[in-house]
Amino acid sequence: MFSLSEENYLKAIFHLETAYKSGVSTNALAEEMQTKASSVTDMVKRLSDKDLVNYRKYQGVKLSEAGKTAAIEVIRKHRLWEVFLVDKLGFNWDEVHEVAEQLEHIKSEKLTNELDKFLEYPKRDPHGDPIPDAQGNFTVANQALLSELKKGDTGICVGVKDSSAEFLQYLDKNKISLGKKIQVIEKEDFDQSMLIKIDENELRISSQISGNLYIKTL
Amino acid sequence: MFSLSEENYLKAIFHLETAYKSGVSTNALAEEMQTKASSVTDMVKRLSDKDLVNYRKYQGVKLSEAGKTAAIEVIRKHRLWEVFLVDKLGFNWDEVHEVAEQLEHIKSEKLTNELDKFLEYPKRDPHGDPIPDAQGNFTVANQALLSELKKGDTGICVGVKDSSAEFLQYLDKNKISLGKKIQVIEKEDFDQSMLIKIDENELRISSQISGNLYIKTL
DNA sequence: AAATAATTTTAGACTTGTCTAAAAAATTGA
DNA sequence: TCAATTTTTTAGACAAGTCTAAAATTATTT
Repeated sequence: MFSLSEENYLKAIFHLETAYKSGVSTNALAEEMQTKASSVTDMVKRLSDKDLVNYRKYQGVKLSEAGKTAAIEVIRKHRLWEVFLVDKLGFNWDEVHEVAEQLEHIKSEKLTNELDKFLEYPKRDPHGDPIPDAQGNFTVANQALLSELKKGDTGICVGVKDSSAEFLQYLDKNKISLGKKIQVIEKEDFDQSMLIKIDENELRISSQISGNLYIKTL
Repeated sequence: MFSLSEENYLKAIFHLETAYKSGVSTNALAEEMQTKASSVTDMVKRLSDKDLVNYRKYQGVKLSEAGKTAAIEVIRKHRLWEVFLVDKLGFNWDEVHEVAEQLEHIKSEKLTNELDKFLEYPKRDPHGDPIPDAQGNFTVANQALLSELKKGDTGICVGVKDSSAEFLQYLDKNKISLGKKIQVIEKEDFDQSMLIKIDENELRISSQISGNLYIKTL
């Protein structure tokens, strides 16, 4: 089994790998982990000794197959617990992250799988992120960022890219939630801001908003 | 907040205090914590520095009020999670301990209290142990060990003293569970073994069994 | 009340994970 | 291309929590 720190590093590397295809840099990982580059180098060496990552000095780090499996397991647990907190305990979607960060490290295969069953095998967490199944398979829907849509396009809101409490509270305040239908009425060339139609209401949103909302196009 | 190790020590001291009224000895604590006496001395000093325990060299250790509050909070979480695992996820009562040992350290007051509500404020865990409420109050029922009963006495099984998987599996095998009515048919003077009536069946049990079953007398 | 035994504490070392400061390597740019 | 800058690694230190071996204290026994 892996330590809490090891699991957090694996998870962070997994998340960064989409942006750093050729290897996650030490500084990027230090930023993500809120720690110093020297600490990252130390840990990455230990992970490499355990064959959880492939690491070459100065060249960045990539997950091995074993490392990826471990990272996905942590992510699966994190997202299942988020569903539990929202659906069963009445947490708001902007309150679950911290607690799920702790719960994701609980080690019990039976617990994870029984929780999955209890929640009726949810496909996505409260922020719309896909939940890997027990075999580690993601169902990555063909989705786009709202900012990529053109005037006249319509779609269903299926997830958020930024899941900070601040952003989620903005969405709550403006009655934007997963499952809602959104149509692009206008798109401003100058700053990429948009006028969108949601629930028969029109709303003007900045590119920071549209760049953090995932949409399933119709 | 307290570290995982600190919380485990506080919990262990709390449990041992009932047997060691005048102070928990270093060796007893080492045994309970599955560690060495020297490690216990080190930790107890640290807990004393934080005013979680009262400690005098060679004289054993007692919880302070702050320490007791912290210990009870951990026990509350442990027992609530046990109820969750059995009632909601279908765990057997002999499978919950290890997982609850991990879950009891999750830090979120909201989580604990919402879980309590979700479980409809249970009074006892699956082994019959009382669950402290949010204010730390136990409802300690007036209960006796089955071994203390005399021939002819009757009572309801309300808890177990030993909650090892082995003992719980023995009880399962012999159809002894919480809520069952038990009558003492005979008690052997020589070895304190008993013939008991449960569910219209008669069963002979040793003193090791009767000494680990809590009974509410009628 | 000594002497022996048992318990408890101290001293020093080790591991994990972190840090700072300095050195080494890689990248950038005139 | 080679000097300046940025990134990354190394070296050495620290805190938490544990260990072994030895010393100190308390308890027991004769």
